[in-house]
This record gives sequence, structure tokens and C-alpha cells, in this order.
Amino acid sequence: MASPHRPVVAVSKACALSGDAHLPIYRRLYQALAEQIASGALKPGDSLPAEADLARLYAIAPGTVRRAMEDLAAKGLIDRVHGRGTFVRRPNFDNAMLRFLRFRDADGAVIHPESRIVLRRVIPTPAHLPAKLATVERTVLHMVRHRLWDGAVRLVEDIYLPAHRFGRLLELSPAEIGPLLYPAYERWCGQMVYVIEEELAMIEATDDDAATLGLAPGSLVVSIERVAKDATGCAMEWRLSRAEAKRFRYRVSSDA
Amino acid sequence: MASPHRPVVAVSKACALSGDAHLPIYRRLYQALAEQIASGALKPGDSLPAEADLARLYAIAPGTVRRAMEDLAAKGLIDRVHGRGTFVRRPNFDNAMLRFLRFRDADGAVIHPESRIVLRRVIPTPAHLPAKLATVERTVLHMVRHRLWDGAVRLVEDIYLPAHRFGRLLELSPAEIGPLLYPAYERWCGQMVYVIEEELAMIEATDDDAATLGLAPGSLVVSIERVAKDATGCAMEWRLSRAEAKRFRYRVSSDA
DNA sequence: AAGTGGTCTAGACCACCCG
DNA sequence: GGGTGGTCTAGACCACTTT
Repeated sequence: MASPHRPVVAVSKACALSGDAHLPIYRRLYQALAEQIASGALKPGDSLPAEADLARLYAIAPGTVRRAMEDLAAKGLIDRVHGRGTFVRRPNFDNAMLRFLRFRDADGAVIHPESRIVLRRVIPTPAHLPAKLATVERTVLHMVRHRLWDGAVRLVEDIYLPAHRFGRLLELSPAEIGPLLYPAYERWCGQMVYVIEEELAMIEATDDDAATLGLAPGSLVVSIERVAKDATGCAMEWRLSRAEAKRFRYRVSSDA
Repeated sequence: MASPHRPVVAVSKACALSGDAHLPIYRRLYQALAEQIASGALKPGDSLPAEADLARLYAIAPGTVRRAMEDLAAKGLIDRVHGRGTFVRRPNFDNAMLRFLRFRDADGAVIHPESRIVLRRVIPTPAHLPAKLATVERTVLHMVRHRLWDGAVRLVEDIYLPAHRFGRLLELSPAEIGPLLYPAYERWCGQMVYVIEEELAMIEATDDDAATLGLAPGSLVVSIERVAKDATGCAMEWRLSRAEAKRFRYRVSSDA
């Protein structure tokens, strides 16, 4: 809110918060910081200015800065450490979205698998896809990804994306895409995942999947069908994953 | 402030917040309100006192009350409505809780299974249980429930409950308990489930389970371990369910 | 008009981490 | 000791709903 008596402080440069003026200040500050993180201006591990400094910089109250910081921390974008400071969080599997899918090793410990994209191409939209994915285009981007640990392929994924929003992925090297797709969607395509819906079922492996996963033909695999949606609820990704049933472990909580 | 069941409190005399004195005030207020919800003193739909009234009642600052209310709202225990007030939220079993567990018939349609409680007894607390269930008692209520459709047992459940809070279930007829347990917990024992955590895994069936489910020995079954918690986060039910893997279908959304 | 929650301000003091 | 975030206070004004 426009304070009637703005402090006459000699802050070298009192920045104005851009964005829609009808949004709360803490929300605009959240956006400003989130955009700096998304754009790479603030990189993982970087420290943010202290609350008091941000308050001076934008000429707003410390409590308002605090609200924005707490929201960023709740969303998992930053870490706040008592007595040390505030830091951009390293993207990892603890992200709220990715907490669903877990595999266990012999001791039940969580595993962070290697990612290997084995196919990227644009294909005519399969007939079954428009029911799942919000697209009216005639073509979609199709990717096949393997995820590995202990030197073997443990998970096979078919991923379908609207070609017009995700075509950029075709030009990138695997290293540029990185091991996690959702951060890559955000970084290279400006697409952020807000909601995930999944459905699990046990089915018999296809011959191809059995061969890829190193299983006997007809083995039971868990099939995970996932729809990822953006902030407007628009389905932006459809994904079908298969993995050996016996290795699978899945944890979910109703309180997000 | 005009709620009929709420005793009119003299504003002149402030109440003291119980609980560990080293906890933050907003945390103790959160606990106090969560306990009133969990115990049934505040029932779903009831309105809470206004922020300013709570602040006067406990002789704390409005901002501190607000923090507790925001946390309760984030946890899903209350609804805050701008201009109207704050209300105890009713956990809805149909949409939020039970949407997890689904079985499919031949056409993939959702099934509403029959419920058959085949065992109810009080037993000495098993050694593994205190790690899962918040109980220090030496006995727990153990129930075994079968769920059936198409004339066969499709799901076997072992359910463990603190004996002192759920002993009443021993006296009831199956008809009085009904086909759904959580509404029965609420109706007969005054216990409401607010949070569910589940973990799925694929394991080989025990001989007993295989026989009950009509499967070949050593068939793969899905094992679902569930912890149900009340408004205070206290684990009130521990449940282990098994079902034929091939018939299993599980749906979940990060929306919650 | 009255009452409620939503936003914002401008401080205070404390607990924690580091140099 | 100096800087950081964590907690808490005591108000202000606004937006919304109901009477």
C-alpha cells in the first residue's frame, strides 16, 4: 500500500515492486523473488538479502517482507536458517511434487535414480491423448525416458507434451535438460507444474518393457499414469511409467 | 461469541494457555484449539471466536492469534471466511479420505464393497505397534475386516485402535457400525480422522491371505499400510490391508 | 452500521550462528 | 559482538458479509 509518509531514508535505490498493483505487496514481492530464482539471477545456494534489507530496499514493512519469505519457504523455493540467513533451495526430490514416487533398495532406503532420455520426437497426436492432455494440436512431443540405478533400467516412462509449449526441449542437450524434468520445464519452457494426479495399477509387462527392465515375460509391473497441470488446471503433461512391481514403494499423505 | 454451547467468558479475566511453556504462544493456542476440535467440544460447522475475542480471552496480541488461526487453516482444521468468521471444518470422507482406495471391476468402474468384520478383540499391545500408534496402553483393540464384491473376499484388513478410546466398538452390532469405519468412529467414539498417511508395496501373499483371497500361494498382493490421525496429529488408527495386486487401482492427487 | 478476516506498519526482545 | 531469523506486540486501515 502507498504509505502516506514515505521514509526519507537515503537508500541509494528504493526499488518499486512491479506487477499488478491490486495484488498484495507480499504477493508481489513473492513473485519478484520467485522470478529471480526461476530466471537464474538467484542460483541455488545463493543467499537472499536479510529481511530488514529487503524492507528498506522496497520501502515496505519488515512484517510484509516476512510474509513473502514464509510463503516462499512453504513453497519450497528457499530455506530459512535461524541465525545464518535465507538461501535459494537446491532443487531435489524433496520437492512437494516429486515426493510421490519412491523406490526402495534392499534396505528400504530412498533412491535417486539416474535419468536417461532415449527418445525425443514430434508425432501426430495419438487418438487417446486429447482425453488426457489439454491440446487441440495435431502433433505432440513424445519422449521416452529410462531411470536407472544399480546399473540397470528400473523405470520406463513415456511422456507426452503439447508441441507448441515444449518444442524447445528438442533442441537441448541432455545435460541442459538435467535429471529432473519439471525444473527443466520451468527453466526452458516457462511452464510450472502445480498439481499432479496419479493412478496406479498392476499389469503384466509388455514384451518390450520386460526386456528393457530385465524381467521375465509376463511379469507384473506397476503402471503409473500421471497428469501434471499448471496453475490454471490445464493438463500440460501426460506420462505413463512402468516399473517392476516388487521394487515399488509408494507413500502418500492426505495433508500435503 | 454468541455460540449457544460456549460459556460466556468474562473478558476481564484472561485464560491461561496450558502446555509446555517453552513452546511459542501461537503453537500452544493451535494445540488448544485443535484439541477442542479433536475432543468434540468444537464440532464441525461451529464458529470460533473472532480473532480479537481470542486475543482478549488469552491476553495475547491479535497477531499471535492470527498466526495460530492461519496454521489451523493451512492444516485444514478450520475454514476462514472473509467477513463472516472462522468455522470448524468437517473432514469429508467421500472426497478427501476414501478417494485413495479404489478397486476396479471388469470395466474399470468403481466398486463399493461389502464390509464384514470377522474379528473383534482386545489383545496385548504388539511390540511393533507403539512405533506406529500413539498409545502407551498395554492393550489395543484389534479388528479383522473383510471387504467383498462379486461374492468373494477381495481385501483383508487388520485394524488396531487404542482400547480406551475405541472400546465401545466391541459392544456394537455390525449393523450399528455400518459399512464405513470412520463415520462409525465419529458417531460412536467421538473420534474424527483428519489426516491419513499410506504406504504401498507389493509383496508375496502369506498362506493365510492367499487362502482368504482365493489366490495361489505366493501370489503378489498389494500391501497398504495406513496411519489415521486426529486433529492434533495423534495417530489413532493403524491399518494393514492386503489385496490381489492385479485387481488393484489407486488414485491420488497432489491437490488435496 | 457492525463485525469479521485481510493487509500493513513499526517497532520490541530473544535465540541462534559466525567471526 | 554483530547480524540473522523467530516470536510477539499494538495498533492502523481496508474488504467483505451480514443485520
